[in-house]
Amino acid sequence: MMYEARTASEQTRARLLDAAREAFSQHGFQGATVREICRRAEANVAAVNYHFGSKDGLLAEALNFVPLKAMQLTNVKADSDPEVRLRLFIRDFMLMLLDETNGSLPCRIMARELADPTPALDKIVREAIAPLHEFLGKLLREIAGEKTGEAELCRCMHSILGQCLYYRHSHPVLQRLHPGLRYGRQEIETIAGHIADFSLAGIGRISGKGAALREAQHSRRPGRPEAGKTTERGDARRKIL
Amino acid sequence: MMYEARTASEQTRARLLDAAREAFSQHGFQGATVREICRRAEANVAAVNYHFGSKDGLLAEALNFVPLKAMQLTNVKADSDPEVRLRLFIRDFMLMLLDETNGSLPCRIMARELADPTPALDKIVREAIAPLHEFLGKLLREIAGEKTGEAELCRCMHSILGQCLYYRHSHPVLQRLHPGLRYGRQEIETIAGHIADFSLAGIGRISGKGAALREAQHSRRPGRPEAGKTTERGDARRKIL
DNA sequence: TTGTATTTCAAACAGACGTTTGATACGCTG
DNA sequence: CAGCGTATCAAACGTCTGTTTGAAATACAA
Repeated sequence: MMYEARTASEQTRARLLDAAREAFSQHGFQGATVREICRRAEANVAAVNYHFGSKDGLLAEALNFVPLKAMQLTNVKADSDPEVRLRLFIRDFMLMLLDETNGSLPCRIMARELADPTPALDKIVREAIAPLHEFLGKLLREIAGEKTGEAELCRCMHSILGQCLYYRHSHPVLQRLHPGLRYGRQEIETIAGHIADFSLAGIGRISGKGAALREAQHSRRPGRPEAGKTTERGDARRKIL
Repeated sequence: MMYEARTASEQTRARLLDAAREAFSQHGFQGATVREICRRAEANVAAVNYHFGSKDGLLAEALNFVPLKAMQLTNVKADSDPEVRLRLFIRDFMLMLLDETNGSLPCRIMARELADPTPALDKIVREAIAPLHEFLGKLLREIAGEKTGEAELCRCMHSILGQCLYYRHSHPVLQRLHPGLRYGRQEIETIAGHIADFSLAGIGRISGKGAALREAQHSRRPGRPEAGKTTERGDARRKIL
């Protein structure tokens, strides 16, 4: 895949890794069986344990986040306008998650394994998610400005990642609700554009008039004695009850 | 749970259902074992098959979306302002997904099973997700107005649901990134408030100047011959390359 | 070619899984 | 109390899982 495997052993390794990425991204770590992976790789059942020690070891080696990091590097150098770079990031990330032709299987495995911990989750967090959060955090800081609180910025990050991951995560359900749904290049770009528009508006409100708005809301009920430590908001219901 | 079980058999059934909801929401359908459920319910291993026919049957009966529907009903009657009702919806939905004290286990099971199809996914889609989409669709239509396209409105819905589900879905990862994270009542209300603010701003941009903005952008490159059928946007990169 | 190390293979292993069985204990009606 | 249907139980069933084994095949150096 990445380079020509010269010896027969290296070819077997490569075939196993490809088959494993395919199977893990489709059925999850638990759902994918060693036997099916070996069948797809045209290798013996014992091959996984011979080459990778165990199923866990196979997963660990199948995870390759180089494309994800490369995407972040090219993004930094792409444009000086942080809003444009956010649009690019969302677009590239969605292509990795959804595009059938050049989708990054490790990213899909990552998306699958977010929910239920796998022996490899620590590696995923360390090598993929933590750097991704750092990258996206800096980018959002440029857009939102220095006055926005760290917690609010973090929640904006979650809003963006949540929107992106939703389309991969809920794909089986969306397919049942809208039969005939398929993610072509065109649809993915449309979705990415929507998420970017939606999120830039959201960041604008949170970073712009956010603090002022909240202040005004609080002062409408001036007798409030600062109940919790981190009140911030969350009193939408009380306002109308 | 819902009413006092009178006979011993009904008590066993109720204990099995409670234990199943707990186990399924924690480990997923595949991950939860019949043996562990029966151990938690202090029942024999054969009890599941005696009372529910199979593990699948147990899942089907464990799913109970009455609280979810009740939430939608009370929401409709709560206020006339659709923006306030969206705030309430997000708040109540997040409490169902995250609050330890009165969280709705069936909703968490639903969130878990979105990704990989289960024998019960059809029931989940029919009884929970489809009605939820219909409810939220109508609510967003009130907010966005009649001029917003159906596809754009649908994407707004996905943006909101994606943000909400992210916190449940990615909880294991977020916990590793931010040790000591816990979702108390206060934090959940803060998060729900953020998602509401963020989303209302997003809807405002999409429904308001969305069409006009897009029109202006297209007319900047007037020689474009309407390439695809549903172009809409997705040309963020081409703009700068 | 011979010898040695590496790689593949069919077969079997031990354990966990959902499910079934037949006997036993229980609760109720007559 | 006797009788009967229901509910529970320990034990086993068959299947699937990841993994191990020892022999066979292959590749490569002397």
